[in-house]
Amino acid sequence: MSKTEDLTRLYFQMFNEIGIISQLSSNRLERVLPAGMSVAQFSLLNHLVRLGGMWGPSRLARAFQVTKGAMTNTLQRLEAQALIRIAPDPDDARGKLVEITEAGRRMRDKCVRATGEVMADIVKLVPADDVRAALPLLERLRRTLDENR
Amino acid sequence: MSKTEDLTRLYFQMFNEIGIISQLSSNRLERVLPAGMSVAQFSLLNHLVRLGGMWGPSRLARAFQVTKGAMTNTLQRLEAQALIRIAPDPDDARGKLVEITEAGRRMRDKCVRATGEVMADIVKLVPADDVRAALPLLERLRRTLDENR
DNA sequence: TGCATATCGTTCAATGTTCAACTATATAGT
DNA sequence: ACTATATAGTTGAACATTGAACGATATGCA
Repeated sequence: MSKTEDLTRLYFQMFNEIGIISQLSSNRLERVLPAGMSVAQFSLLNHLVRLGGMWGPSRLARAFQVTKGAMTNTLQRLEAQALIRIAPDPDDARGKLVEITEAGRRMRDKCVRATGEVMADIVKLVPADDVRAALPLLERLRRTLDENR
Repeated sequence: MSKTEDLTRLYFQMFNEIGIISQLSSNRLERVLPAGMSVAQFSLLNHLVRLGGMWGPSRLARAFQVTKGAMTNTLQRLEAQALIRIAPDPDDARGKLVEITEAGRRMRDKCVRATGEVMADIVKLVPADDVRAALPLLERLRRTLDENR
């Protein structure tokens, strides 16, 4: 067995673990989230609260590394629940601007509390130092994949 | 800001990176795979070649951490392309047994070659030592999530 | 000014996933 | 032997995602 094959297998295994973790974790979180809230929707509300201000759908799509189509979908679901407000961009007739509403803030807080308990469980079982140690690799991997898209 | 909040944020960030990597990587691989082959299908063929023997759909679903419904779907697509053969389990009238075909082996080899090039790119940009270092955490995380499902 | 090209956001078909319901068969306990 | 419960596999609805096509508007350049 060649060295390249070994390496390929190693990376495959990593991607495999990552894929499974991704599914299990969003699944797990989704189950404790208030009805009708997905992880994607929660993340978006969180983003708006933490970074503040108005964001165009395109910019949000880039920030979350999803297609514009996916973002349109998420935004429509959030707007339907009155958790965000979408207004035309006064400086660009093509664009729109997204803003969180008061109800959105309340919903976001509710989600933070709900997921907090799940997270606390995981924190107990997976050492924080390991997470801190692995984060740089993950970021690098994400950036690498993104740049060579 | 409390310590718990910091920790929660740290883990959230990790899950976020993992989610994005998962999407970008399967996306990237899917694009070089032969038409009609998904990463899930390729992984299944790979599994059958590497571990050999006959596997029931249920067992496969558990091995890949996916619901039985998802596995049914994957198997049907592979069988439609004659890459696997599905026979009733002689020892259990409820069960079935899955086996790879010759065409399946050829397709698997083709996929290995196709994805090998993409992998080689990534190997160049992401240090193997980092991957080796992070794997134990990923495995632990996966097991933790799986056990507390 | 006018034209070529890029970007904004939406829509639609295809795919893959979960969950829950369902049928059929196995297994364990009484 | 019966019955209750568990397991195998399929199905269908609901959802999120991609990719491609589209109309509308911006931008850069001759």
